[in-house]
Amino acid sequence: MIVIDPNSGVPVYRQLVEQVRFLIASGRLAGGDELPSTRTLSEQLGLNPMTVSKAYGLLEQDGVVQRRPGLPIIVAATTREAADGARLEQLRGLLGPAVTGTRQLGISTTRAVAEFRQLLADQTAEEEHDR
Amino acid sequence: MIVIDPNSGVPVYRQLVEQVRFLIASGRLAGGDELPSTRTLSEQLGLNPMTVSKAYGLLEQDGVVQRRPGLPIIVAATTREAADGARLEQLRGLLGPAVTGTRQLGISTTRAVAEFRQLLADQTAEEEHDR
DNA sequence: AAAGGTGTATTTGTCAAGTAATACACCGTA
DNA sequence: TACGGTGTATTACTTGACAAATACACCTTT
Repeated sequence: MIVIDPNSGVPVYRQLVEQVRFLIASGRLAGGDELPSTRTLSEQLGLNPMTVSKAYGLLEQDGVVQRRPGLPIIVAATTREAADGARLEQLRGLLGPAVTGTRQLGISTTRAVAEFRQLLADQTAEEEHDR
Repeated sequence: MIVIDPNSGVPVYRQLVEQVRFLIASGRLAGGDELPSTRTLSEQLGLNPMTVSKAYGLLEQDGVVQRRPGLPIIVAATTREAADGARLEQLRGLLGPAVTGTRQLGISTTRAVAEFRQLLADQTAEEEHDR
């Protein structure tokens, strides 16, 4: 379910964060579901439990996950409306550089939008391919 | 013309590469123009000449710049098509984070694209307003 | 040839990121 | 309370990236 590439240059704990985030966003993990225990997952991937714990910690900071002392970590229950606003805000933040860049590079809105759509499509295709 | 933030987390030499590349892509530096000398620029920014040289080296590997022993470095001559390609490449780089973010946040392609278009429109409006 | 400019190969030092080891605290259930 | 499960605070180690120091080679002009 989770796959790590230790030679990708991307730190392991970051890969974990990304993948869990994606599992949640795509609905494969729902609110209330337990994440794999740090020991289970670390053993399965040949890592140290602390590495997994670090990743889980970051996920908690983002509020996508909930920690309870002594108990498994669960996916945070997400009230749709509240979360939607925050997510759009995050997306706007990520789009900021692209927006100013588009202008400074003298690229037309149509062209830029087309490019964005294309990139999104490409990535979706990759994900399909993984299954 | 070039601004460095030593506390941004992004290594200085990388900031240099990005900014020069952008200056070229946006046409503020044209083919044949000389880059600021390593000593001049490094002094101006409070860096070591080698740091600047490292950045220039990467730019040469990408073919956007030309080195000649003992002489200033110049911007490589480029065809219109190549320049267009480079600009799109820049844009793709800026869009990268937004693309992965869209997926991890579970936002639909349509929604993300709409948001992007909106932001672009907003900015255009601001520019009008500035005049 | 000398001077003052260009860039850089090589070496060195520093420092933070990433990961792992260790040991501990909490929880639920028998 | 004892056990086997959960997560983690703290510490330590390793490694690579980054940046600077040093010294050198090349070019043009005088």
